[in-house]
Amino acid sequence: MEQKKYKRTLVTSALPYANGPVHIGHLAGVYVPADIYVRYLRLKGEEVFFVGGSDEHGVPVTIRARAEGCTVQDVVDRYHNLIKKSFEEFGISFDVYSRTTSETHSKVASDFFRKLNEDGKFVKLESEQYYDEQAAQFLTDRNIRGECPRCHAPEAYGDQCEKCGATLSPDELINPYNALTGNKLVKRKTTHWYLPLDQYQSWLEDWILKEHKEWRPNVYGQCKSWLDTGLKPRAVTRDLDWGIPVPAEGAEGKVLYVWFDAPIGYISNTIEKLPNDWQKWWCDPESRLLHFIGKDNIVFHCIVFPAMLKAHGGFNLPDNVPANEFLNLEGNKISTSKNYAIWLNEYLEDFPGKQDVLRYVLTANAPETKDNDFTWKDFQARNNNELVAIFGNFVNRAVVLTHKYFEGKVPACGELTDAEKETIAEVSTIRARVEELLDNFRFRDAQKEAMTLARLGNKYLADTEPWKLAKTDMNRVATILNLSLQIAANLSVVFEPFLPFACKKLRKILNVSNIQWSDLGKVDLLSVGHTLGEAVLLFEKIDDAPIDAQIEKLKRIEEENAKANLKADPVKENIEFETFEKLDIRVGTVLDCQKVPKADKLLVFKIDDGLGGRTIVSGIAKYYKPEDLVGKQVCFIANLAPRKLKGIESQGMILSCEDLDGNLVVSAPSAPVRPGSKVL
RNA sequence: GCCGAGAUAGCUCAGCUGGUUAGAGCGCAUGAUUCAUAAUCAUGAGGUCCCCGGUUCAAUCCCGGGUCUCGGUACCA
Repeated sequence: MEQKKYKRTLVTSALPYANGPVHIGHLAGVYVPADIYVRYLRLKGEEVFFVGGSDEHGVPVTIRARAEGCTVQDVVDRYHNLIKKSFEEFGISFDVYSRTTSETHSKVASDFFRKLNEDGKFVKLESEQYYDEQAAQFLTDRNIRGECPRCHAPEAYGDQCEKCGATLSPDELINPYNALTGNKLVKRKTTHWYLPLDQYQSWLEDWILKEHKEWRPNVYGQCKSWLDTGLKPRAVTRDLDWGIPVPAEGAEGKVLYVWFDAPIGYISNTIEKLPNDWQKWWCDPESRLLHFIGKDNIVFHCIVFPAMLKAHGGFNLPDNVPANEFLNLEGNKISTSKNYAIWLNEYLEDFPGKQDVLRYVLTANAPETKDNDFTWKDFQARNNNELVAIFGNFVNRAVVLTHKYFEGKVPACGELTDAEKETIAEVSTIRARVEELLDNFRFRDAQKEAMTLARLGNKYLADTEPWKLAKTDMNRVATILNLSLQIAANLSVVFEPFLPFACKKLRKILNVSNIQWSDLGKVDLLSVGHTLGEAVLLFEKIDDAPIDAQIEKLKRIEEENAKANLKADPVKENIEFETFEKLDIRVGTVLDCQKVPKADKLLVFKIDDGLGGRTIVSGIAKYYKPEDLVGKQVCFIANLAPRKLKGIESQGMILSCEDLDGNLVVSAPSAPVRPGSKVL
C-alpha cells in the first residue's frame, strides 16, 4: 500500500492509569517504542508532537482510596506525580504530560459530550443490572460470578460456565458476586447515554478492513472480530461520584465513562500545551495521528474512539495503531495488584544512570508479535555482552588508540584498500535499513540493525590490526582510526532514538554537538585534526550481586502472593451424629517424646491417658523438637485400631491442625484438664 | 463457550502471496588475537518448523481437525 505523505505526526501513548507506578510492561509495550519513534522523527527534522498523561478517573482509584482511607484526589496526585517524574528521569520525551483531572480536560471532555448529545449522536436507555454497592459499580456479565444453575460449579461467569459450558445470563447465577471484589450484588435500575456503535458499523468496516490492511495482524484481527460479530450501542456514562459530571439534564450523580473521557485526554493535553495551535495537530488532514498502546486497548482505540471522533466531526482518525503484546516477568504475568513487577521508580533507584540499559533490553526483547519474557539474567547478559562488549568496547578501542597514537586528534584518511571501500559501502546502507524498519514500527529489528554497525567496527579493527601497523606504517594507522572514529560518530546518530543518554555521552567523548539523521552513513562526520574528548566508558558491566538481589526480591513477592492465595479445602460430605459418636477423643499429657530412629517424620510419645498410659507414634517430627512437647497436653483418638509404624505399636492418633501452607500444629485444650478427659 | 493473535535452534526472534541444504543475535565448543571493560574476530555443533490428516510435482507457509499460551468477550482499566 502506498504511504500517504504527511506534513507532521501526532503521537499519543496510552494514558497510564494513576492507580500505581509505571512498570516495565508499560514501558516495553508503549512508552519506549513511542519514544523511539518520536525521537527518530525529530532527528529527521520532522514536525512531531508527543502526547502523554495520567488517566485518573474510573472505579479502581476510588477503591484504592477507600482501602487506604484517603481521598481519591490524594491517590491520583501521588501516582500522577510519581509517574510523571519517572518518565522524565527515564527520558520519555513527551511534549506534554498532563492529567485527566485537569481543568482543561474537564472542559474539553464535557464540551465533546455536549456536542454529541446536542447533535443527537447518543441514545438514552434504561436497564436493570447487577450493582456492587460497596464498590459503587455496575458490573459486566463477564465480571459477575456465581454458582452455575446447571452443574452447580461455584465460579461460573455471568455469561458462561466454564465447567459445563452452558451459556448463561447473569440472572440465572445463584448468589452472584463481583468477580474482582467478591462483594454481593443487588439489582438496580439506571439510565445511561449510549454511543450507538451499530450506526458506525459499515463506515468502520470500510475504514479499517479495506483501508488499513497494513495494521499489525493482532490489531486488524481483533477489529475484524468485533466488526464481524456486529457492533452494539455502548454506554458512555456511569453512576459514580468520581469523574467528569455528565453535562446533560437528568444526569445527576453520573459521570463520563472513563473510557469515554480518557482518549479525549489526548486532545485536552494537546490543547493545554498549545491552546492556539492544537487544531493543526488534530484537524489538519496533513497531520498524521498514531496511537501507541498495548493489546488490551485495541478496541477502544480502533473502534470506540474513532467512532467518537467521527460522531463529533472535524477530527483526524488514527493512521496506525501499533499495539504491542504483553511482557511477562521471570515467567509470570506482571501484576500491579499483586505487586509483581519491576517498577520504573524503583529501577531508577536501584540502577542509577542505567536508563539506556533498560531501554535497550526492553527494545531488544519487545513483545511486538507475541508475549515475551523479561528475565534479569537476560538483562545482565545483554548489558555485558552487547552494550559493553560490542558497542562500548568498539568506541573505547577507537578513542583509546587515537589518544595513544595521535594525541586525541582525528588523523587523516589516506588511500583506501578494497576492504575499506566495502566497509564504507556497508556503512552507507545503514540509514536505509534502519529507516525501513522504524517506518514499519519494527523497533526490535531496527535496534539490532543499528548494533551491526558496532559489530562492523569491531571486525574492521580486528582485520586491520592498527596496533601492529603502528610499528611500521603510521599512515595506514591514521586511515584506520579515521574510519573507525567515523563509524563511532555514526553510532551516536543511529542509536540516538534508542539510547539517548549513551549517545549524549558518546558525543561528549567525540566532542561533537550537532547531529542529524541525514548524517547517518557518511564517513566525513569528524574533520581531520578535530580534538576528541576524554575516553570514558560508555557502559559498565553489571555483576551478579545486584541481579541476584532483584531475582530474590521477585521470588519473595511470588511466595508471599502464593501464601496469600491459600484457600481452605472444601468441606467433606456430611456425616450423621452417630458416626461422630463412634470416635473416642481424649486429652492426654505427654510424659516422654523421642525421635523414631531411621524415620524423618515420626515421633514416639508416651502419653498419660488416665488409664495407665499408652504409646502413640505421630508424623510431626518436622515441626517439633521432641523435648519441647514433654509436659504438654494433646488431643488424641483413643479408639483407633492400633497399628505398627517402624516396628512400634501406635495406640491411637494425636490430632494436629494442618495449616493452609501444610505446616502441622498439635491441638490441645485451651486450659489444662485431667488426663483421660473426653473431647466432645 | 465464542472471537482474535501466537507456537520455528538451549534462549529471544526473522522467514517477503508454497520452490534446492529453514536463517540472525545471544549462549555453547574450537581456533586466532592482545588496541580494548577477559572486551574482540573466525569457524563449528545444535531443528519432529506444536500434533494429526488433506491439497500439491513440491507445505514452516494453503485447507480441515486438535493441543497449549496470551488478549477480547461490549458497565475493569
